Amino acid sequence: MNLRNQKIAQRHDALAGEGSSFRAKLIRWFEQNGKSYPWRDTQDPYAILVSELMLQQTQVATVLERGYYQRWMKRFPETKTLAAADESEVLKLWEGLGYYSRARRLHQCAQNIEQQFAGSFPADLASIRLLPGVGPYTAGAVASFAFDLPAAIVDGNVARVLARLFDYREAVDSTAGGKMIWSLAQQLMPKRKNARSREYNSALMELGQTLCNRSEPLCGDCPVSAYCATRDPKSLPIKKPRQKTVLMEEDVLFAKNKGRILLEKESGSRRTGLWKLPALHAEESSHSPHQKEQIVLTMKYSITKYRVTLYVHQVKDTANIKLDQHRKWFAIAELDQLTLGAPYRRALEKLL
DNA sequence: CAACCGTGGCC
DNA sequence: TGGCCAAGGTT
Repeated sequence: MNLRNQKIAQRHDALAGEGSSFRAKLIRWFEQNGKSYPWRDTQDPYAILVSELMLQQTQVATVLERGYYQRWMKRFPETKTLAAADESEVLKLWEGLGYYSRARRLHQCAQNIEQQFAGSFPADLASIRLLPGVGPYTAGAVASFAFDLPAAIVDGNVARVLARLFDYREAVDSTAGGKMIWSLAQQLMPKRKNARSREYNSALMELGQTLCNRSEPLCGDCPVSAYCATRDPKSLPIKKPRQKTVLMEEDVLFAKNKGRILLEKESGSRRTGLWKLPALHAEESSHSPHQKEQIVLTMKYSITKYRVTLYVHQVKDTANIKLDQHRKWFAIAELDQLTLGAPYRRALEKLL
């Protein structure tokens, strides 16, 4: 163990040792300052699972203020109703949230629970972890929030808090760094009974979300600042450099005929199962070469590492359009029922 | 294991 | 404006 890790081990002992008031102070602060969320006011493991899947790489405000969680729980209040639903309806309720595989995996979770677990939600960490779309973080979150099991969790917030607390100055998102942070989280997690892991984990995340935030840490108000090793919180956590953005162009069709619109079903790895404006194929563009007046809409959007300029081409002669398995005409009134990727939904709203 | 998967908000 | 990133997981 090198010198830096020795320091971390010593600090860990101070925080995790018997009689340490670190956890007690954190929990007390949370009791007085923790926010109330629908998924915090319940111990229903399904309700908590739904929130965790929705919140993966997605901000609380998006899930809550735009009504995704409320609509979902109203339509699918339990695993049984979700398991029985059509995927089209599942995707529709997810429309606009992004990372659509989450919705399909949540759907599979419900089906697995109904079938393999005979309708009763798995109640131990290893079984929860078997569910599709449930990784180390989500499994720990469900285990501790729903079942009050002493399972550690590390999300972006916790990683930031722990990196600062231990002044951990290596990338937290590398393999080695992740192991280190998870190890710290697990050692800090009290294992005894009545350890209040539910409140403890909530408190750790809440701290990272509020006082120990990324841009403007409020150390003066922090309940555990006395335990914190770093003198430069803004510089932590260290992360690997991001992939740089790639510019690209996308050409799609706006074909409107007799009050109907042509759409195409996504079949690649991206937005699978959702509808989009049909891609302009090379052979179609050779028949009708790019002309400025054909482009009726230009807009930009970002997806993963790409910054896309979307050109929407008006189709003047819809008779020349090639139809295949993935393309289909829809009445304009039907469009609301379909699930479209956000940029195409936006484009259609501008064009119709 | 590095790359991939969406979207909207913020500065 | 554009880069950064948020309650990660899968391949």
